[in-house]
Amino acid sequence: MAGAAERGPRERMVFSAAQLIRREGVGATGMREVAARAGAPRGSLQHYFPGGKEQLVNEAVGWAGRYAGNRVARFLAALPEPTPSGLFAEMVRQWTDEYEAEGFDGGCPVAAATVDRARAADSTRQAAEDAFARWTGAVAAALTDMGVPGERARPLATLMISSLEGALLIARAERSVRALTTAVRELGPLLDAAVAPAAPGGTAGG
Amino acid sequence: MAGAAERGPRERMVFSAAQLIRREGVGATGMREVAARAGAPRGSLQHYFPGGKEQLVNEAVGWAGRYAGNRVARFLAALPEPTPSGLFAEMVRQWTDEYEAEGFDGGCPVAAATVDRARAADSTRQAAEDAFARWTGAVAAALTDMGVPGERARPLATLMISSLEGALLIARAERSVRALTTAVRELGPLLDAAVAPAAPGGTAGG
DNA sequence: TCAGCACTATGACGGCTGTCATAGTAGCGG
DNA sequence: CCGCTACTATGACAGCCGTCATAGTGCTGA
Repeated sequence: MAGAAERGPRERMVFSAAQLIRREGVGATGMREVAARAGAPRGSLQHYFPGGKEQLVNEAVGWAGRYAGNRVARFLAALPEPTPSGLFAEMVRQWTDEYEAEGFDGGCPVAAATVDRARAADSTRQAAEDAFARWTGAVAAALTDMGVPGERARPLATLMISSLEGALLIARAERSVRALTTAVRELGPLLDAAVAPAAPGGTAGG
Repeated sequence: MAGAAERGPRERMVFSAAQLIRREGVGATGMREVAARAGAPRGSLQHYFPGGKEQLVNEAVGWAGRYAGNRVARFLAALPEPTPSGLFAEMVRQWTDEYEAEGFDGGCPVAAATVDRARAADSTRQAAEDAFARWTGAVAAALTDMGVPGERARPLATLMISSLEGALLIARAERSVRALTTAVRELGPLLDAAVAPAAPGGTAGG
């Protein structure tokens, strides 16, 4: 997750909150440190986020959801010939690149918020739901553009994101990208098989 | 995750720690509450867990890994005719049953420990790695017993667990079992296709 | 009876948390 | 100069945290 040249201090705080959350979890992320890392004064916290930590966390999660959704479109544009497996490989590669370059410290902030706050703060749970929905929607739209039938697009997008999120957990625990590359390799053919209605042979039913 | 009649107070504390962690996350789980929910005296904490919270969390994660591994064998025995998709469906059903009966408060304690402590406490990260390894090993062994070629068993087991873990996150965020049932439906055929070396036709390339 | 051990009981400590209260500064229109 | 608004700056607060120190209980064995 890049983004060094954020606009105002408010945006920088949301961004640094997301960064901290995905590394340390929500509970271990302190407001004071969020402000410090953003180069923002501590007093601005209560000014920009009168709803307190809950609001800050929710906005960080929303930011992550928007970021993930936007990345999908960019991946699509970068692919020479767009295929579902190619898109998935790009989504995963973003993570393997980070892990190999910077180590396995970071995870997905939406996952962290879900694990830490889904039960305690319903507004945060809702923010996570929205983030997943936006992300899934972007992936499903991309699949549809590639020729995946409309009814299959959303389930497959959900499967892609599920597998990615789970593989991220395992990768962090193992300090290895194995689970991530495994997901790409095993899921790729399944994804591409959903494209063609005019393929030679084709899968029965439907 | 059942287990009401635990033996001693020590085991009860480990169990209640796992329960609390999977609901609230590691950070929001307090030692005092762990003891209280276990019906154990607070003073026993420093007696049984001189390594402090870190040790308690690690043992809770280890317990969860053993539990998940053991469940696999029991699922296998319960299936009339064992198939990979049947095993996966059973693994997922354990969660959908819980969610429909008790709500979406709980997640996987190994996932929670990874998100909250993978960076801060390496011994906990290691415990999570071991838990995933044990779980994956059990699933891979089951797949092998079903006729899945040895080289494919572990990748597929990893994919199953990745998808399950990710779908759990989405399910909690959405308060819906949709992502879980989607994973079963979409992944099932892929898993079963890995069984037969003597299937009619078969997939090319290999 | 006394030691020795496993376990329990309780109070205190320092540290960090999120939040609030209060005051201060900068820029702007008039 | 004023007032007004946006933002900053600190200090204090109560609360919870994990941990430690210390003492107490009850059983075992000699």
